[in-house]
Amino acid sequence: MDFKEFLEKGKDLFLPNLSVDMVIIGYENNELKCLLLQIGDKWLLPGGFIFRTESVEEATLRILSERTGLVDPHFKFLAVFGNSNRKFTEEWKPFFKEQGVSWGEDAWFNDRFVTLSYYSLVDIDKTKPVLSDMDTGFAWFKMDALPEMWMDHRDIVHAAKNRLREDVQQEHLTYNLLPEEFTMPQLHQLHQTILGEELDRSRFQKKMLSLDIFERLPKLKKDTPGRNPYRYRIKRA
Amino acid sequence: MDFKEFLEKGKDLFLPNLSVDMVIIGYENNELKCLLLQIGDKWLLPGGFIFRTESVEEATLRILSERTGLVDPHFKFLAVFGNSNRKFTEEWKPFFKEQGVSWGEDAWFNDRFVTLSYYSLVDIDKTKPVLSDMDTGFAWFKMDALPEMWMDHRDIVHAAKNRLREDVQQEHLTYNLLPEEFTMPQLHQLHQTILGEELDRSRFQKKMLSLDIFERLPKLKKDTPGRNPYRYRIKRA
DNA sequence: CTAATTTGTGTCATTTTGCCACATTTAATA
DNA sequence: TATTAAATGTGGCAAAATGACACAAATTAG
Repeated sequence: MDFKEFLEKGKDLFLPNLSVDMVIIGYENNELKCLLLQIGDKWLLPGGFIFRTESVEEATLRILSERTGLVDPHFKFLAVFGNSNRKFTEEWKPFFKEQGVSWGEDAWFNDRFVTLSYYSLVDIDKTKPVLSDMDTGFAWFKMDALPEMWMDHRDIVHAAKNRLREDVQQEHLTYNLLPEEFTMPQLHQLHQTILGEELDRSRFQKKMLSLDIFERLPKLKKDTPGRNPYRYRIKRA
Repeated sequence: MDFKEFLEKGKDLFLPNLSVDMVIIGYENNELKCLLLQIGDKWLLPGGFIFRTESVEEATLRILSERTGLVDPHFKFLAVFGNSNRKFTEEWKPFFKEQGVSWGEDAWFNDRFVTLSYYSLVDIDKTKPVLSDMDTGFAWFKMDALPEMWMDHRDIVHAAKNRLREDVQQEHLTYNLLPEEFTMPQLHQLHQTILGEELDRSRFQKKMLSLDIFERLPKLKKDTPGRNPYRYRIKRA
């Protein structure tokens, strides 16, 4: 579906005034990053709309899969962003006019939008971002160093960052950010990055292993000094 | 706004395909109860729609206040319910036809609705439920003994019950269910009811008091045997 | 072969938790 | 009025979890 078709048929195909935005989070070089798309000189979250024929959850999974190429990605509801003046296109009009695309005041997506935001933890190396023909580029940005973003998308990313910090203490979901096989020092460093504080290595390791959700594999062969760590992966059922 | 006006003007006033449903929870006779409204022979959650001019949060607060008469009620986001076949009115048509009200296939609220659910903890004694002219009655139902409910509203109540059980361990919000002044034994019993398990009285009391969020008031005069408990209330800032 | 580095695991003091005891206060009862 | 039963506040202690650190093992660099 190209942009023209999108403009014309969207009104009938999608639920109006409702969007889905994804904070797709990855981990690289000891830093949390999120996937952003470029439109004009600003960036925005990957997102989309809900077909009238699909559930919100199906839409979320579809949007996420379309954008990342992942088959069964992790995702979790984040929050509703529903300010009364929440509209994209006022801000976008100048940019699209340059591209020769325009639409009327009464276009379906020229209206206010309530967005349902989700966050998703992914393995960056397994993620192959796909551009739509609206965006001119994508990039993984450090979540601590975000570019100029459209609308309230920066707030959404911050909400995701804070939420991840809370969730990581309750749920075991951080392995989604790592390759299938990983080491305890890696997991340790990841948790420290998320929480922004030092965690005692010894106790972290004991606690993780006591959860009994990881299975130990043969040691990893490293080429740096120091003892080789065991590899682990999530136990299969 | 009566029902006829609601049918006619709703399309222009409200965001389409989007509703808000409230699980309003109270505590009475050592049991959790929630406020339900009656339409026909089934019950449903108090809810409403979002004016195009107001934020989602404003709508939630408005709907909650309108229905309960409370000025600054507690509320917290629960979940999105967004099944693709989520429509009320197919089920309601037979009932409203009896009442002499009818509407066309293309009426704005004959469509699919995504609902944003919230839960709210209230003091039943301070709550004065207000009926709209759609519902024929209201009642507080034990959350463990719900009546037949419209659509997926029973699922929403169950989600709220489960969520409250999680939240109570993290946040301090249960005082919203009690009068302004309460005793530790009352709070203790409330937590046991929410969690569905026994909590050691001694440790519960120590833990609560160590939070340093309650201030102790003179003892309560009881007319039952046993020592009189101290009264407490939330410390003011 | 030695030094430096990384990882796995052990130890132990401190804190938190779970469980029970006991003293105090109050209405009911004899 | 004295006794009993019940409810409440608080203390104590063993067990478990936590935090901080120590040390041995494994590995590369020199």
